[in-house]
Order: sequence, then structure tokens, then C-alpha cells
Amino acid sequence: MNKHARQLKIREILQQHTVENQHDLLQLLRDSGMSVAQATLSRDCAELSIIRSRINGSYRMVYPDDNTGRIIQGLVGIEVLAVNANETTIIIRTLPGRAHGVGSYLDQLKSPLVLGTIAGDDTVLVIPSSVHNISTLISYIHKNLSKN
Amino acid sequence: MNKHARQLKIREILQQHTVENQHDLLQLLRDSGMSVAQATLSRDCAELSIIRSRINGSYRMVYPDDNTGRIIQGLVGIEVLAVNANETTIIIRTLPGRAHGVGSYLDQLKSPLVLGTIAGDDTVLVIPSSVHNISTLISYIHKNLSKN
DNA sequence: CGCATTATTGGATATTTATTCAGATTATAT
DNA sequence: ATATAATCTGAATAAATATCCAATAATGCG
Repeated sequence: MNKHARQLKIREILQQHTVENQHDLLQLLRDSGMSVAQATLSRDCAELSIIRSRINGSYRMVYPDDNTGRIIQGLVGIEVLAVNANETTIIIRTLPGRAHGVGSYLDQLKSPLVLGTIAGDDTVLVIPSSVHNISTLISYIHKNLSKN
Repeated sequence: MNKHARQLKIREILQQHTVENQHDLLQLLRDSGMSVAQATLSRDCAELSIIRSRINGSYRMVYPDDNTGRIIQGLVGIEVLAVNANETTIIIRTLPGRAHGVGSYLDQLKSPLVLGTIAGDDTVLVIPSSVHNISTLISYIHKNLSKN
């Protein structure tokens, strides 16, 4: 019995049953004539990126269909037109309609220098974690949001 | 130290860090002055429906956005991920798309502590009537945007 | 073919997360 | 206030999942 067929079967089982844990999945695999050790199943789950999601109180093993979109840094660069600041706040100017994307990208970087951002249509307001490190944050933004 | 504040902090940590497991999360909680037993954290994770998702090979603890079931129930508190401030400004971070609702709710409270708010997609900027009562305003927000 | 290299597996063990149980704390009604 | 119920918490323990190690099977290559 080969690995690929087994992993296929695992996905099929997860489609058709509500499975709470690997133990139950193991049992269902056995029921369908594919008996393996827990160690092997654990590896299969890892390879298939199967996760244990929570449904009001209990668990459910899920084979995720679709991995959510990633943001490509190169794209963000050309959208940024200017980065400016006063004593308390930084303003990033972007191409029309692109502010939200740029703001989200900055958020994703999870820098401790950033308290938060708010995006309009072509402007992102960046609030620093402290007004004292505005200049550090400006460098950081230049470095991470520029084209090259 | 109360449970709700801790769970808020947990969500904030997950927003800002890539956390692989409860052990690491426990450490980060301690670093931020909130020390609890592993048992308690496990319960918090269950209550928040935090799952351990798989990102190419390793894990990441995630507070899922699409917990819409509870969000619709009108509890502004559950939409709020974090409340932070620097010297001049307060930032409220919310679930995606919920900032406007949270901002409106705050406006409608008509606190004299609040000069005004601006909401983006997942971030609300709160400008205090004076920078001198920022900490008072933070307490006020915690109190009014928390459930129960 | 024979030998080396790599992949797959299970048993044992380690790690991670959940639960039980008992005590502490907080809320609620009287 | 005081009693009573409900909630919250930690230590210990259990349950669930991952990993280490050695064995075995598949694959490539002279």
C-alpha cells in the first residue's frame, strides 16, 4: 500500500466525515483497509498541511483548500510615491486607490516601530509607536517599501 | 489581572508576532507582564478559537478572522484586537472590515475625552481631547469596548 | 547484477495541548 | 454585610501529536 494512495484516501475521508483527531482518522483509515502507525499518520497530516480547526467547542480536522493570498513586496514599491513626516505622524502617498494595499503590507511586516496605519484612497497615515523614533521608522519604511 | 484583558493581549500578540505554539505564547505573555499557567492559556486559546495553522513546514497560532458568528451578536468587544497608544494618539486595531463600526460606536458614546476618530479597514485612530489624558481615555476605551 | 543512496515506516519517546480536581476569587441574592 | 453560586485559576495528569531512531523497502547507477 503506497503513501500517495493513502494520502488521497485521507483527504477523501476528511471530505466525507467530521473527524476530531488523528486517532479517529486512524480508525477510519483502518476501516477502509489502510492500516498505519500513528507516527505515519502524523507525518501525512504534516505533509498535507492538515490542521485541527475549532468548531464551537470541538475540533475538526481540515484539509485546507486554499492558502490565502500573499503580498508581493516588489509590487508595493512602485505604488509608493512619497514618504513624509512631521513631528508626530508619517504620511505615505501612493498611486490612486493603492493606499489600502500599501498600508496592509506595512501592517504585515509587524514592525514594533509602528503603532498603526490608516489608509485612505492614495494616502496612508502611519502612527509611530513613539514620536521619538519617527526618523528610524522613516528609514525602515524607505527600506521596506521602496522599489529596489 | 483579568481574563478579558489577557485575551485581548493574546490576540494582540498573535497579530504582531509569529507564534508557533502555546509555550512561546506563554512566554510572550509573561514578557508583557501577564503571567499565567499553561492550563489557563490552553483555555484561553479554546475560548478564542485560536488554531495552530501550518505554514510550509512549521506552525503558526492564528486567531481566525472569520469568527463571524460571534461578531454579529453586537459585541463590539470581540471585534477589538488591541488598544495601543503613543504620546499623542490612540490606535484601536479591529478585525478586518470592522473598524468603522467600532469607531462609530465610540463616537456615539460622546465622551469629552475624545476629540475625534478616523476609521480605516481594521484600524481606528482616536485623537484625545488632550494628550494629557491619553491614559484616562485608554481606560475608558477598554471599559466601554469590552464585553460584559 | 550488487552496492549505495534515499524514502517510508513503526516502535518508543518527547513535546504539545487539554482536562481534572481542588482551591481561590468574583459576582449575586438575601 | 453574609451566604451562596458561579467563574477563574494552577498543579498535576491525561490525551493528542510530533520526532528520534533503527529497520526495511524502493531507486539509481556503476
